[in-house]
Amino acid sequence: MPEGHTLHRLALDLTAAFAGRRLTSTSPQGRFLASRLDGRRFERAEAWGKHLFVTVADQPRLVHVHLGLYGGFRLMPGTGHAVVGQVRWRLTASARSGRPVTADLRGPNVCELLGPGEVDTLLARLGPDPLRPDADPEAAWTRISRSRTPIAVLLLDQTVVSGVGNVYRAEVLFRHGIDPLLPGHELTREQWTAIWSDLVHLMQVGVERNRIDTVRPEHEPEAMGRPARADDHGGEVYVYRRAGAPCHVCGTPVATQVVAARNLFWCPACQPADRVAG
DNA sequence: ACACTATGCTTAG
DNA sequence: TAAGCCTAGTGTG
Repeated sequence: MPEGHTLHRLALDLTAAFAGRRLTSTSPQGRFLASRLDGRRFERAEAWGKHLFVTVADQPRLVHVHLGLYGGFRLMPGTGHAVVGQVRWRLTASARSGRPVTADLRGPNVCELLGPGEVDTLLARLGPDPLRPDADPEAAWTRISRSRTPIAVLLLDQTVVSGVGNVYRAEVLFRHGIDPLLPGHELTREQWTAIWSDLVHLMQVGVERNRIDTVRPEHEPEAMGRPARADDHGGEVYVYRRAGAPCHVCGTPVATQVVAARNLFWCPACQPADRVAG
């Protein structure tokens, strides 16, 4: 599940559930030094791209979480739940401070304590995040406009843009009719501006709904005479993981190709490779 | 039961 | 370019 919208939503949910409350912090699996946070007060959770940071009172270091490909946080009402599977970090707040709640972290790529300086170093490497109001898309344009790398690859490079994953990149390129293999420097500034503002919009919708929905109203199943059923990614998309299936707009089979070790999906008719640049 | 896949990223070679 | 991380869901037998 984890593209940037997942982490921002998680930051909101964790903050809503735990802010200001005294924690119990454990690592049932034993691979995180959770005891350093035990008994302290949760301050807030914040997301930058696909990274999540948790700050705790009287602990100058921050918890840095990266979910990787299959990590996930699960929030559950109540405490004292049986531990199921490998729980890296379990956070609870008791009825003494509000609703009893438990958060279990499983399968993360990273769950570690970082000093503020280390956090700054990490953040300095991230490109602008469409979900952060202070993000500067111009920084990304500087990189893109000078690069011969395909735009589809640049969109997944977290030092160019942060928070975009395989679903959003496929979907945003479809929505703008852009060939995913187009070299960055052949993209026009207008195209980049449109992509950026659409990412801001799509990812905000993603945070609100906690899933990825990218299909415009006029292409929704009701409008197109096809079954109204969300796919197994939770939302409704144009091309992601729809290889061979008919394009929702023109009916052409969706194409797929492994590019830079990631599956890429696009509609060869709606996103033609023979477009004249500029 | 086992095999395979995945919305990510790092490190080694 | 490939392996590793090591969860969870799906498909196959």
